[in-house]
Amino acid sequence: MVTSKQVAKMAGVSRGTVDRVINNRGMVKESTRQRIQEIIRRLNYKPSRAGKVLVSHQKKLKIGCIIIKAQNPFYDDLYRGITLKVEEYSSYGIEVIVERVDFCGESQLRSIKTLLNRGINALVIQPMNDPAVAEKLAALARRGLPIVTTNTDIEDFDSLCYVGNDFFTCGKTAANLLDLITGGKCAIGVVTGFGKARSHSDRVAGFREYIAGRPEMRVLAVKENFDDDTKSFTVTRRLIAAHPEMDALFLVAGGVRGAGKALKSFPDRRIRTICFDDVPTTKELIRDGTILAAICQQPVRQGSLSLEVLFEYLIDGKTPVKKKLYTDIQIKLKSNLDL
Amino acid sequence: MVTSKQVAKMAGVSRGTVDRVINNRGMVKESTRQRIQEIIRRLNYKPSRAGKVLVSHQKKLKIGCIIIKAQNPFYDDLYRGITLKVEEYSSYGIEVIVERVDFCGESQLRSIKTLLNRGINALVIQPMNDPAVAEKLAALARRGLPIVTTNTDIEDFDSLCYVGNDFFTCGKTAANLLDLITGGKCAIGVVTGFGKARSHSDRVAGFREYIAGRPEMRVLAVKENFDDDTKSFTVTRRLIAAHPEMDALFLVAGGVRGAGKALKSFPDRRIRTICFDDVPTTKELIRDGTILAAICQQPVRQGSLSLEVLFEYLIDGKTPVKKKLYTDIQIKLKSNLDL
DNA sequence: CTGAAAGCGCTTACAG
DNA sequence: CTGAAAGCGCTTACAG
Repeated sequence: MVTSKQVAKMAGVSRGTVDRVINNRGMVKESTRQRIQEIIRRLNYKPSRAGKVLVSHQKKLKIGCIIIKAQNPFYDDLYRGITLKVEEYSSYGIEVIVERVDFCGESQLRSIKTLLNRGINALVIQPMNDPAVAEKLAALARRGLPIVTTNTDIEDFDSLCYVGNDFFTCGKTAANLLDLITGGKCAIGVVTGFGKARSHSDRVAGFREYIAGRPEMRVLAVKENFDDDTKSFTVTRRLIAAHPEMDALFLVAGGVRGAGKALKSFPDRRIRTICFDDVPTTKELIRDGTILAAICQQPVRQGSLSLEVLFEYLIDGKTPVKKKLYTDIQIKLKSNLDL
Repeated sequence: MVTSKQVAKMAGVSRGTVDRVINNRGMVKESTRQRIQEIIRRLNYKPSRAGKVLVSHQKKLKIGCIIIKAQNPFYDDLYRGITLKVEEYSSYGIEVIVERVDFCGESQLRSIKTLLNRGINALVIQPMNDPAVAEKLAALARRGLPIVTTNTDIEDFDSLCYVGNDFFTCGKTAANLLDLITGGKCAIGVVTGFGKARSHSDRVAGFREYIAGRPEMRVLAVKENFDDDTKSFTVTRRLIAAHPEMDALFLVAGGVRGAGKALKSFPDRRIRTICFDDVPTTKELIRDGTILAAICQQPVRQGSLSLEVLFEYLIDGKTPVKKKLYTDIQIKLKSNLDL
């Protein structure tokens, strides 16, 4: 392996000077800079990650994470993805501080303040769709804090990148799957979470775009359940009762358990149902055949990947290859549910 | 962060002695060993990865990889997963040497010899199902060389672990998907690669197990195409012609392109087809509707994960949590094909 | 059985 | 504009 020592020796300078050139710190005479550059190129010298990491110990780097804590166990998977990396990074001398917050903008603002007080050098956040939060993040980004949005995006500030699903494509995939299952012919009830939550509405939009090309797939109605199982039960029951011709159900967001209960209360109807995210209660409904498939977004991977991006940035100064790092859209059936 | 220096100071010994205790090198008086252990426990001391990695530079660690090179571009994905890690590991001072070999046991034996001569400290291999290879690997494992089998397994020697799919479950998932697509009613033609290749026969077995519970799903015939597109075309054509009632096709292994061509030569038949692995030619067939879905095994991830396992082992001495690290079974439709 | 020193590859002050 | 030294946390000889 080529080291900076060798480069220095070949160039007849000290390692300090090589370091200045590599990291563009300036303070090097142009001619020696060029000479060193040329040697680096010729030897294909790449600084050792291990050396850098070790030095970074002196900076006591800290990464803050703000993850929603709510009824939905989906968030626990995201959290788990983060904790999976905590130990690894601690062995690299990087502290990861995780704050789990309620589903509200103020909690997030409070957590941001707490983390800043603890001196974080980077932030992972699953941001609420709240102007105050967006504004705060924008201000921090301007101050140079690297921020990764995870699972849900806020577009109006300059984050390092977004790690999560492409919700529009998720919706298309749901429609594609339903197309295959129903032979392209079905009357669909749609139960979404919040009509104005971007992630939910994008899924519905993607779904609609796909079926626009399928004349025999039609949407009977779109109802909101506010991600709540009790409401979901009522809404879904009413939807099924109101449309005797309904033979497919698309569950866009949370409240799957409630919808499942509603489905079971119509044992004589054959309603082919698909939903999102394989939380435990959903898995149960897939196992017992109430739901045929769940479309999943790798929440664990989202958590881990968000930290990986910041690690690269803090240690190597590398910016992610894309502004949107989309995780896979996975289709889970009874047979590939437990892996 | 707690360091070995602090532990040493608290115990009133040198870092050398702490090191001996941590790594169970012996040569420490029992009483001081216990004292140090206790302090480690109390402080929850975990050795820094960065420090270890830096020291490992002195050993000039090398990992050898043997990956099949063949007509099938699937193998290129596996290769890519490995090359993705090559640069990262080189920045940690670990050299990764990749040998791409023909589809035959002798080539593999030759590559093993080459890699041993270069002094590898660990091996990733996509092993041929060949007794001579199995024997050689067993001998190396006994000599203490950590070996990871990837993509295909050989069970009769003690590898560190296997990284790849669970082929039986893959087959079940294929049947599950076909069940959904056909409403549980279909006459299926099966075209496999090699009847005696374990990965292929396991998929067929899993498929059969699933449909055993589905009286209206029946297998008309199982034919081999030897992973060859030309043969695949002929075999599939003959299969379709011979069974006018056949309305579903399960492609178990390679030769998908040939089978696709055969399907297109019967434009009046509606044969719902699923297959494995989203190689470029298969993607084309999914886009044009000839094939409805591909079941995929994350080949890129298999390559990367194999190296990760060995990295952990070489640096931290950690053995993988399981003997079989199964990658996800992903179902790809037209809509989630490109991500 | 134990310790002191050197070194892995890098960056960070500091001195000039 | 440049260099020499110290240090990040660990392990490896070597000396005793």
